[in-house]
Amino acid sequence: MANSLDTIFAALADPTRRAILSMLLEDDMAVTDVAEPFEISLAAISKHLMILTRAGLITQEKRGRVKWCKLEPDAMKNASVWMQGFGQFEPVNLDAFERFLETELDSTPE
Amino acid sequence: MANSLDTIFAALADPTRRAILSMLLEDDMAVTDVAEPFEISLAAISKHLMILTRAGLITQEKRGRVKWCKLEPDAMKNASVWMQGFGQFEPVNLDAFERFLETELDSTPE
DNA sequence: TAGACATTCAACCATTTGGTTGACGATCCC
DNA sequence: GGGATCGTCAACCAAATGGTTGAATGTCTA
Repeated sequence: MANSLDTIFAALADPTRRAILSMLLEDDMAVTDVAEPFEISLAAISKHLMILTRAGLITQEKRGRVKWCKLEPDAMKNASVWMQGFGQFEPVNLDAFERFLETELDSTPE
Repeated sequence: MANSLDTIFAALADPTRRAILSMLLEDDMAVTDVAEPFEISLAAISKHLMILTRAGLITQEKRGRVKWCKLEPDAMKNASVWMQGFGQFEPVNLDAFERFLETELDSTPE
């Protein structure tokens, strides 16, 4: 099953894959462009993208010789809801929301 | 680093460990009692508990010969907040965010 | 004090993971 | 057509993961 918590959480456990998701937050990207900022091989990136695809976190569409990667944030919903079941996270937490703001500013530059 | 997204998400990627967390949602438990519903060895459960502990998702306190496991749901906060950065999907935290803004404007630390 | 109980340690094993390299099938464009 | 570009495949490798068993450590209790 594509959206199982197993595959979602496993996909999110790798920092390279999380970085890829953050990049895709800005815009759809070709595989080569996704790979550009990383120091690992294109084949390794291709594998990461396959894992993200199997988890449902992205979709890939081939147009010509270029394969475009598109974020599918709804795939995180199940995992997010599962986690919500544990908190009751203290209603106001400065640390958490500061980090929230940081990542927001990181991922949406003007 | 205890509360890194790496260790949190990796810990959550295993169904046995997620089941353990759900059990601890009800009450603190001894290691033996945690292991009871599973078919794997006690040593395997002990390893899972160590992984959950290193991720900060539980704490363990030894009283006599019994080691009690306690859920620490706040450890999921970082991960939850990170995921919130991708959606739009949970209205819950938006409310919390608004409350956060209110209290922050009220008390203006620094 | 002896035994039972609670838990971890240590060694081991099979499988998965994240990476590499080189070859390959498409596709674009001159 | 032919060369450059895009991306995956296949084979391989080292390290991590999730499990096992048996011995060891600590603690309670009869």
